[in-house]
Amino acid sequence: MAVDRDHVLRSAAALLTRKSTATMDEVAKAAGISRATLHRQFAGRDALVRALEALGIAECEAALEAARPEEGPAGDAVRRLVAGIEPHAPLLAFLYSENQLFEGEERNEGWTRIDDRVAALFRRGQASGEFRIDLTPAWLTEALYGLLASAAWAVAEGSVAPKDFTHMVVELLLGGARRPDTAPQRKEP
Amino acid sequence: MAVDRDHVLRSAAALLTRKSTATMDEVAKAAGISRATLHRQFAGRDALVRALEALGIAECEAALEAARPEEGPAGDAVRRLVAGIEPHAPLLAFLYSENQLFEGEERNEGWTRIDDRVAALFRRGQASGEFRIDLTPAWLTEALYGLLASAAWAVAEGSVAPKDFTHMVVELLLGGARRPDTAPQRKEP
DNA sequence: CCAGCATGAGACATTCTTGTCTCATGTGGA
DNA sequence: TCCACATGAGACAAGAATGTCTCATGCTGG
Repeated sequence: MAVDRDHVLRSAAALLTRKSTATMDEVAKAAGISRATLHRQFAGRDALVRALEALGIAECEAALEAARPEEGPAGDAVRRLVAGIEPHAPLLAFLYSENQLFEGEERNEGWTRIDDRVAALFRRGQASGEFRIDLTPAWLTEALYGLLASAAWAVAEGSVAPKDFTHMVVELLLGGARRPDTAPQRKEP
Repeated sequence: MAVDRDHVLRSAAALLTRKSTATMDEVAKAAGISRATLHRQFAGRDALVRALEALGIAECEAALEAARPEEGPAGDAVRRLVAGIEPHAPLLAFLYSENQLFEGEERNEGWTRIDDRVAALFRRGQASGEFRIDLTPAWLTEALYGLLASAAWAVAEGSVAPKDFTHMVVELLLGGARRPDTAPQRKEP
């Protein structure tokens, strides 16, 4: 009977998100299998991380697909995208920090595809006049990833309630901390 | 002649920011000293990271002090704070990702002090009506760290120009991506 | 000038992780 | 029932990083 590869990947993601230096043995135990079996499935730690990366890319692309980024107001599309990514945010947070280790090596082209589509969404919002143009699409894309990772970590820490995840990320990303349309209450002397 | 401890720390910070898994030998070479001397200064890798953490805390507190967070509009104080932290953002980014390794262990209380002061700044902005109140101070604080780390990484990658660092972080954090389509907001010259 | 001291270089043991192998087991399908 | 195959358990060696030690060297202050 073949090992449930998907279950192994998700266990590994959950563990590595909490402890990025976990041993292959710890990963195996977390998945409820032996180190030997884990090694039969994934040739090594590197292969495991690559598989997790592929999983993260697939989930991001699925969320991107489901969010219909070309449809309706860009702001609404961003909200749909964040809401769709939310369940996978912990894995994304792990991959985001792990990305720094890919310094010299080639970056998986899947990320480039995702980057391009997300940046295109922000660019569309700028073209339609919905988003400001002094923040570059590349930066908005990067900031989205950073906020997703921060929020995932904050939820894991308990400083943000899980149900507030999407609201916190979307509202900060789109609206910012400054109070919007209310009358300016400046108390100038 | 005693080794320039500050120089060693800064070299280590620069290297570890790029390659967080760098060996003690690599750290020593980057600082231009031998592994033996490095080990005489810092009892081990752990001690080195702790020293870097202390350095980051000191720099954050200095920036916090210089930003005068109790003075003037909260938005301006946030801008001063980000501008002051900018030079240390790479080190902060490294410590931010390294923080995840402190899972079980006690967290340096310096971070708590900084968190409290930053959160107090956001809370002050909320109390004065300058900031919206549906985003909690804890989340705004966390998001600030995340954006600083993202921006530092984006600058290192080359996708954001160094001179845009403060503007990108502050404008996204305070104003968000959405275009302020209401009244034209006043900007002091 | 000379003694002391910090440094650089390197050897060494230890520990940890990994990759590989073997073997017993037990379970499902022919 | 019986066989094939996947699994679990564990042994084993290789490699890497670390911590510790020794020794020679070169500089500096007395």
